[in-house]
Amino acid sequence: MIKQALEKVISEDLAELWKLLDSEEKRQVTDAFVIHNFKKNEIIYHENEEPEYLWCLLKGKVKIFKDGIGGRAQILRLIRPVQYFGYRAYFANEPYVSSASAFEPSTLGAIPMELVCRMIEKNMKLAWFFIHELSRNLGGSDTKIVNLTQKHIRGRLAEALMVLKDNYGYEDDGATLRIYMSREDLANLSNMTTANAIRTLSTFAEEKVIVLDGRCIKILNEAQLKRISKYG
Amino acid sequence: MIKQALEKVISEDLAELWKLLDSEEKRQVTDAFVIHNFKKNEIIYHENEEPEYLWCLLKGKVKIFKDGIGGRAQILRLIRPVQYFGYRAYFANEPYVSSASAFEPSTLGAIPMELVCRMIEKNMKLAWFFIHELSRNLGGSDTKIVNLTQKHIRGRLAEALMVLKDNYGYEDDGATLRIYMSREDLANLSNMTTANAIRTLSTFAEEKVIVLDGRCIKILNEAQLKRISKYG
DNA sequence: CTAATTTTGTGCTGTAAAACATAATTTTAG
DNA sequence: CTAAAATTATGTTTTACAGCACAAAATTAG
Repeated sequence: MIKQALEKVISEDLAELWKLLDSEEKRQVTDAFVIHNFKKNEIIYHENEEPEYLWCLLKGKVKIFKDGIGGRAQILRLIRPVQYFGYRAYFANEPYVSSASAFEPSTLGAIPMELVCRMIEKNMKLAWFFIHELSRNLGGSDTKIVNLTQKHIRGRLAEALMVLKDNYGYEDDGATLRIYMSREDLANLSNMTTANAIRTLSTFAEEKVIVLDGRCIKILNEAQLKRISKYG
Repeated sequence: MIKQALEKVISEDLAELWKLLDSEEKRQVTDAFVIHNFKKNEIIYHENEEPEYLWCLLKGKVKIFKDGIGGRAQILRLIRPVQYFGYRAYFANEPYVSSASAFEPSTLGAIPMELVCRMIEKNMKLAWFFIHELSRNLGGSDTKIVNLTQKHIRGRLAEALMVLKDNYGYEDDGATLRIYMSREDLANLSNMTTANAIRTLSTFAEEKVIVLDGRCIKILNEAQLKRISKYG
């Protein structure tokens, strides 16, 4: 993808951040922007590395995750186009505490954080953008702590399915989740073993709450799923 | 406590934020600042309420927590003087997702968030202060998600004891934790039932890793506690 | 100071979810 | 196209931890 095409993609999209910039700032970003293509499951950055770029997802799907005990990972956040990530550690002046990888073949842009910071200094709107994003993410993480530690398996899985719907939406049929992830990823999103994710998913299918077809998950009864997420 | 005294307290302390302000800004804050005293266990703000103030802890200890399922709370963060809290929800433009209460009799200042935002607009350093704080907290919450979901009881409790040490430090003996919290609070910090917190604490005492005397907890072997926290 | 209430401490029991095992199916690689 | 590897599926066993019960001790209230 060449830069002209990129400019088109960004400006056509609802790239929130982009709209906050004046033409000189846009030029600076366009000059510094480097496009990267990642294959399925390819690592974008890894825990403990030093952060350097603001990553911008243009196409594809990305997961932010943290490796835990005994090779069990926890998915912390899901990214869709056009969203930004990878900046927290730089702002905190820490190495990354989590890793990022592509769920599917994805196109990303990398902007040096050093440039981002210089632009923040000059553009208060940009500062507000990050304050707002960080605040929302922090609220999300705090809520996740309680959901993942206190809900039972059924509740956690139902919640995970609703998170997938909120992030990636439905296909044109208005029911099939627009993401095809492995059972292992689904387990890592809802803090359980792969076997339990598979088992519980089967139970939901038996209960006619969802329909399974390979990696396709069709939500039959969203209200019931929300109920399970809340009480079950 | 009257305003003159307050100004003295703040300026003498290492109040990070205060140092970022010019004299006109300091005057504005001093004028808007309202002192509140809270009794032990008194609620400062409650989940679902609309945020309004930046809270500044001048004296005492405060916990940020979230009520979960079946009356089981999770402590998310601990506050010590002079730290700021209560701003996240306002920045995110959401109601509070967590509550705050005083561990012990505490003195706090409330500054209208509306003023804080106006000051951020004029003072980039203030914006950076919040970007930095939010970023650090988000990293902490993400790490906590994995610790609380994947570590076993012993690991979680050992971790909680180290968190207490990092936040409130030791008494002059260099070993006794400078906070006296109920077993229930300790359980709510480490995601377990009160009975299990008591039991596991007794085991640590048997193993000579700590010494218990009522609510006093003396750390005998910090290295061992760190090892338990890491490997469980 | 005494009674009432809350907190702490321990044992016993039940169960949710992990661990393990083993096919069946699907995907990937040569 | 076929073999190897990975993923999905399901049954069985084990265990970490919650739930419950009940003293003992400490704190609070009248």
